[in-house]
Amino acid sequence: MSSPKSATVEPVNPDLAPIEQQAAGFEAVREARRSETAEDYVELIDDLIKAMGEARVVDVAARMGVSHATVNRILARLSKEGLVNTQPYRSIFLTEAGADLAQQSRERHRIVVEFLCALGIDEATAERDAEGIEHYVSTETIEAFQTWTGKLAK
Amino acid sequence: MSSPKSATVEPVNPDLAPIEQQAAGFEAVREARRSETAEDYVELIDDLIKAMGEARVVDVAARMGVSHATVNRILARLSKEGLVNTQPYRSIFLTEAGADLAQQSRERHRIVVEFLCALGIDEATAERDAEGIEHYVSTETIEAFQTWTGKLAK
DNA sequence: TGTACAATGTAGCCTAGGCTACACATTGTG
DNA sequence: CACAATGTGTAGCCTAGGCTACATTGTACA
Ligand SMILES: [Mn+2]
Ligand SMILES: [Mn+2]
Ligand SMILES: [Mn+2]
Ligand SMILES: [Mn+2]
Repeated sequence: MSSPKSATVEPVNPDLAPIEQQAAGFEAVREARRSETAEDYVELIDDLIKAMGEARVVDVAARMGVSHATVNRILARLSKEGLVNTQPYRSIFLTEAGADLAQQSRERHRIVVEFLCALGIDEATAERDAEGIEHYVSTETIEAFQTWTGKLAK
Repeated sequence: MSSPKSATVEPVNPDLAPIEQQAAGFEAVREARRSETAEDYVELIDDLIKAMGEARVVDVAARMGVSHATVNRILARLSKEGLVNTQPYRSIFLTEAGADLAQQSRERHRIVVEFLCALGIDEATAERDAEGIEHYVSTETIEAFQTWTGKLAK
């Protein structure tokens, strides 16, 4: 702005994280965001199959709160990625990889919800927050959540 | 799939959340995702101004781990939304709204990091996880985090 | 058995946020 | 003062994930 611009090299400053470390952090978040949709879809599809015997586009759309056109588009991607199998006008199936991902996702989801509840959050709020948080917790943090859920319950 | 498709009406099933509630939950997550970029950018811009006297496109790009073209594109949006002021070839300024959002974001970020650390997570991991989690915690949960950080410290 | 209606598929549009390549401005230095 | 290096702007491309509108298929029931 006003004063002459300093060389690019490095801060003259205090208290900022190392550049590469901060960039890696944001990159990790973007990476997690990339898997978010896939995780939520396979988890929901698995839930529907378990509860209703089959997963239909129209039900996935209603529960995700999006149009069926959006669901179709996302299913095409998941299919390309080997997570679901679809045939025209048939209901949706999970591949083995898809079923595995669904199980892991459900497990992580459960751990986050139970932890938040153990903290005293009401269940509806815990459920809502978990739906976002679940995709951004590292393995270490998930394990800490599990541990603390036990301790806090006492 | 195999058996005749049942009427749309409603499950014949157990243990699934109410449709509208689940859809509202996913919608809330999508809503949070919309503000994520804005929050991270104004927070970073504010940090840079505080630490280095000014926020330059090239430094934002390096710390976000993206190209400067991406930063310019996002700044155009933030400007349209009244969070930043930019003039060609000048460094970036926050509007009052932008500065307010930055402060709130930094505060939430701090609370999440401190909570995770109190749980025993190492600081680098806490910092990484917080960068994602911070955008998906409700007010209730943030307050619970604050409360528990005190208690766990003891 | 026809046919209306529900479900599915698809085309075309939009925004956000990535990228590279290239053009232009600013600035520090020889 | 010129000019190379650095920083900034922008065009054009891409993918993801939203939408509506319309076409097609499958199913239920009159
Ligand atoms: Mn989720
Ligand atoms: Mn989930
Ligand atoms: Mn963040
Ligand atoms: Mn942050």
